[in-house]
Amino acid sequence: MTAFEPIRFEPGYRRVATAIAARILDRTLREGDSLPPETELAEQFAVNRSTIREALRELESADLVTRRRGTKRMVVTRPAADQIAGRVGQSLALHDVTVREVWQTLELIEPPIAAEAALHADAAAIEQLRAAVSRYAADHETAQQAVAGVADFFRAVAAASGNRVLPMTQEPLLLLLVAALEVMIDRAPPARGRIAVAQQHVLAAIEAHDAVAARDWMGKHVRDFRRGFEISGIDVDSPVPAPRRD
Amino acid sequence: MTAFEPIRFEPGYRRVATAIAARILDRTLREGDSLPPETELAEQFAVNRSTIREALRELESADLVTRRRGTKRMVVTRPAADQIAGRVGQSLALHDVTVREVWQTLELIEPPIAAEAALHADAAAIEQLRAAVSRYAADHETAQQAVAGVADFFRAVAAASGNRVLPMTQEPLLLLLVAALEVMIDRAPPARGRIAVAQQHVLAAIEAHDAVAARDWMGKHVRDFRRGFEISGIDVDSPVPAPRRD
DNA sequence: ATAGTATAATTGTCCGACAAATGGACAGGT
DNA sequence: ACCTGTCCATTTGTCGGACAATTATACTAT
Repeated sequence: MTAFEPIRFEPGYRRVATAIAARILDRTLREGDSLPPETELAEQFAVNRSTIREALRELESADLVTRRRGTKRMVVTRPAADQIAGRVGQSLALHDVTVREVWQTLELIEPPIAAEAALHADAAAIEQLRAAVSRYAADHETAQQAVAGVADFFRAVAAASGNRVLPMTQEPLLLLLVAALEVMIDRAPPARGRIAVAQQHVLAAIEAHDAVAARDWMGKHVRDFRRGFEISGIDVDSPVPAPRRD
Repeated sequence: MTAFEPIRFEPGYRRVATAIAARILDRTLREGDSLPPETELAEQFAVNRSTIREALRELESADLVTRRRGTKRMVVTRPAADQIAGRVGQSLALHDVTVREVWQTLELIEPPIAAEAALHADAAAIEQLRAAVSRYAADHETAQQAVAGVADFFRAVAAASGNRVLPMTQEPLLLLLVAALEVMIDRAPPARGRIAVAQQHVLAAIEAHDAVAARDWMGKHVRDFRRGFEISGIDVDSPVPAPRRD
């Protein structure tokens, strides 16, 4: 005989939250629309304002609604890449993902991304990329600056591919890379220079729309990180640090 | 002169939430630990229980705490891949990412993942993979079954790589692929058969630890999806449907 | 020990209340 | 016209208390 399904009781705040979320996902509520005041929502759903507020906290945490800086009304938003990426990074870190797993993944996905960027980069994207490269070249004194520059370079490359899924896919990895690099970069002195060189080669390849060269140089670039970790004496099988909280 | 930073007022419920989240992220609170009752938390933080509850809703929505089925206490959890992937998929869909962007991304990352799997798959992983392949071969009558089988195959391949970052990276893509495939698969009759064949070739390559063949066949496999979309007459530049809500 | 029962603890939800901040209307000064 | 200051109705953030329903726990009888 078939066992019975456990009957599940959904608390009110959750049902309210999913009801509102559904309206956002099916575009009945569109980005920028502001939600009705809490008292009004409470009337419409026929629940207490406290219940509405708990539901709103859920939606807020999912970045489906946001309170604009110092304003009162809740506004419908589309969760941005970086918001969500933080969650993914958190999750990976809590699962004790290792440094090795992070750079292995980068070794796998970054070269094809660079190749794609070489094929599809338009003038504006190349301009952005150039800016990122020269920003790194100019400012990489502190570990934080250097690491942020590295991440921004990867972001610019992915953006140059013209495919909006790629930046979002790689973003969690970048957060973890940043967390790991901040520990490593000061212990591997030659790293900063090698990074600048590799960035310039990748940039040149993309400017020339040379997919093969872009893939190759990006490959070298990410393999350099592996080397950096090895040189710096960090145990690559230790878990990555959790990305800084927002 | 430098403009002033907007002074930001963090409401109490948010500060409580981040305080608890910090304890989870730094492992002071570990997975499986149960949180103190709400009244006790209210005392400790010296705020009202309502405030605590709003904070808990935030954490619950971030999957950092969960209340187990039919139980009362809140338990600390590590957010699982699939929970978070739903968010990422949601976000991408809300940003009107197109079908084309999804399969382009799959074309980029799946072949290297397959190659990696061929290099690192152990016996257990191969067994899982075999099971996934034969499950698809046995059950692909309804569109839902077929599509679920496709996604599970990709999951098994990524799992076989032994790198826990890869499954999580591809999961959001799979959710979107599933949402898009459910529309397409019934309009492209030969698709189901071609999928089975490609799966078997990828499986064979991984069993033989032949990275090159694995990459090649996985490449063919994902390019088949592109063809399927083109044949089915779906506009590949139309936005992907939002993944089904949980 | 097992099953059954009484009791305490805890959650989900409601009600009512109030200070503080915001948005908007309106008036006054330049 | 533009900037400033003032007043007022809204709305949020937070509090306190309350209660039914459910779960955990101690206790009892078999």
